[in-house]
Amino acid sequence: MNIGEAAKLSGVSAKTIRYYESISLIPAAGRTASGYRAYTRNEVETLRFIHRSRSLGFSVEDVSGLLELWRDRSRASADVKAIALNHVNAIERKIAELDSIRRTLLDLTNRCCGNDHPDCPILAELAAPDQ
Amino acid sequence: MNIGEAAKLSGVSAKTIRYYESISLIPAAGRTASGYRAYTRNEVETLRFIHRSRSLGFSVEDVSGLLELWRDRSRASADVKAIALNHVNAIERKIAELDSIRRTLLDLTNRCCGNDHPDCPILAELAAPDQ
DNA sequence: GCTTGACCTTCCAGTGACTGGAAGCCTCAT
DNA sequence: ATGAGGCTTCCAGTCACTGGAAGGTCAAGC
Repeated sequence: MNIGEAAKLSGVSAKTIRYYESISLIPAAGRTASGYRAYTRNEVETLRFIHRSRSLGFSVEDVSGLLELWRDRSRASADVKAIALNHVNAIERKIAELDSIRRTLLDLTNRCCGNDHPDCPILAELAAPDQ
Repeated sequence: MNIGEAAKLSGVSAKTIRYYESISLIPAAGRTASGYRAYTRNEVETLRFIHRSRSLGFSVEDVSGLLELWRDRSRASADVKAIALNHVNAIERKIAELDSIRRTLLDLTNRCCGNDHPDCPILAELAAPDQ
């Protein structure tokens, strides 16, 4: 099938499929006589695997590792779990950081009356020298 | 003062200060006879304002707007509050997204025994066609 | 047989917000 | 005078795409 159908079936855009090929995340696809890329159902499955992995926030490098393990029938599930737990860890750190920012901002916005007067604790705090 | 000291006092690296100048987030600094950038305490305060805003996750574009309001003595605090609340909103959406991913991943990792056997529900789920 | 429109190709550039590094000038203390 | 460290500009790289230009291909309809 052509790249457009592979894109539709896998959820990865044609543009992005070509990009994945260019960075060797996937091997170069076969070509028709006229030079169009041709995809098999198998390759579409790989693309879908990539799509799901990316949508769970794995980096392309992580995905590369996951793909390798996926294809390796003699893998140890511990290796997969390690990648996933590492990622969970990074996500939890990110959430904590965002939540801290959120609390700070909510505190500031609550103290700002938000009318047509210029007095604003938000700007005051942003301008404050480190105390 | 030179850019190095301005960097130290503001928390913004010299490299980044030059970058901010190049994108016109800040006006071009004055120069000494030999071509070094020269900063006043006022400019360092602006840099600190920027640094604090960025560390609260505001985009450079947001910061540009905040700087304008900061300098505008006749601003309405409502305008500042709007930018901040918008940002809180974006953060909350991001947190929700990350938390959903986190829950999915934890579910998967809990189901993966993580030993030297190849069976792995994580890979199985990533490979699963949409059900 | 020709046109039209949808598809495909490659290649280059841009995104955001920096960061690294090379090559070369300036300043100051010894 | 020399050496260390700071400053300058400019180019390239990061991450994961995305947009767009210029041109080739394919299938359907007239």
